[in-house]
Amino acid sequence: MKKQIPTVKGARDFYPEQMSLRNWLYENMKAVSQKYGYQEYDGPFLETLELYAAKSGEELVKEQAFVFNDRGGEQITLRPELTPSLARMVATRAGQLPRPIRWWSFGPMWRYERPQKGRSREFFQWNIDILGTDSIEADAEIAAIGAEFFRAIGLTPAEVKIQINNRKLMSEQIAALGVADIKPALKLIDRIEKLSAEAWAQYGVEQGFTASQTAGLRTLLGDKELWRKSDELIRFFDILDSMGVREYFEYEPSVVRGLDYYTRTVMEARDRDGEFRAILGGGRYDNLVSEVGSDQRISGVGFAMGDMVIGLVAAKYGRTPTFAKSPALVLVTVFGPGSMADSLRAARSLRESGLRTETYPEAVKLDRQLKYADAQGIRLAVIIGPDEAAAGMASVKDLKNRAQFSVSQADLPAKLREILDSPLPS
RNA sequence: GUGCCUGUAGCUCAAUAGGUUAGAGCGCCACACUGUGGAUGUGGAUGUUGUGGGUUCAAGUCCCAUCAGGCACCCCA
Repeated sequence: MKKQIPTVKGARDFYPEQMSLRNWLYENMKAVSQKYGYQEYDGPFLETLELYAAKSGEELVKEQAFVFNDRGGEQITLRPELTPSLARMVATRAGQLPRPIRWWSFGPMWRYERPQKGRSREFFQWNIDILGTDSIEADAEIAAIGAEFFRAIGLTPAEVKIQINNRKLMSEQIAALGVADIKPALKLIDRIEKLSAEAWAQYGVEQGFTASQTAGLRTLLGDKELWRKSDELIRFFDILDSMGVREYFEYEPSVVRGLDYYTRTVMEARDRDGEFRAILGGGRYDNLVSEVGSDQRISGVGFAMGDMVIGLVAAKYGRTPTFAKSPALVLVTVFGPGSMADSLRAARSLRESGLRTETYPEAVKLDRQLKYADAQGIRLAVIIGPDEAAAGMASVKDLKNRAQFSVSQADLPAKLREILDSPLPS
């Protein structure tokens, strides 16, 4: 084999099998989004660095974005996330969009990270957001859509969960401990499950917290009933109940999320076994739209789900669909060089009747052609040899139940459709 | 960006303590069947052992570098 040029690190080839998985995710995302009335949109893949500068968090921009200079010397960024683009798009038309704005998207994002399981440098991400309303019903609707998606692809509450917290609640609680600056506290919270109790307390002290403050934080983070102190969360869980998805959710005080722009509700979905990293992450952002150029204050809430982790989780539980190799339902075989025209004509009439049809491109031995049909999962094979041609007939073989019969070429499309429409005896 | 682990045919893996032309299963192709698929049988192709150096009489096996993947950190979808 000749020397091969490898793919760019962290970029993936999508062979038909992977492509069908990606499309399956896309179709389910689309279906659930539309079920709730969300409109599809997309932003540019290329953005200015400026868009992300003060909004997404230092790390994401400085360390993890693909940034390069274009020929004019402008700093261009391959989008590492979609929310800032969304915020700009909404800000641009702030005056003319009817509210609430319900939008969703599925497209590629890039982050310059070390690839690991469930994490690559080029990945696809579902984003769904509702903007222009502060109501907690909007937060709950977004969360419910996440749960509905899991349900749609067959993931049960025993397999996945969506953890909820509220940054406003946490800020109040943290302030009550006498902590002035919230940001480092959120960072400390984010780390609690990764460090031992001692290491975590030590880390807290290093970050400038007193021993009693870290102890207070630990108590806070162990309090699964903390949500009862937040009117927003009480209502939030009530609404989920009415929406019929409550069993997917639980309150988790240690979930605070990394992005700087989240202000209140935050959410994060995980598999119950804790085997994979977060399936989705999101929350409410009250100030982002005005920060990217709107005079009006437009708040929003949404989440993002990457294609990799959900793919791994779905595969683990056997919920990914079986891969259909060929979209064709019919293969028209070619008996010999002289019968090519007959086969092409038959295929044409089948296609014109709406049946997805392949032809075999060479007049090779029949068994090879049937073997091909079988390997491709094509159910019906049409054979037009000299005998059939002379009588204006065609032989049809149903590879699924080995049945074979003959039919006039004129009736072929109707007959094949009839077979495909009738239920299979199992 | 840091540390650790791994890297052999398309896939999953073998190859005594470094020792003759690197093997198997699955898959692939051909034939058995000159008008008929999934099974079976027979035969066949495929690897510069990730890449580049080095040590050695001899390297898939040891050393170094590099690339890629995985794990932890970081961060996050």
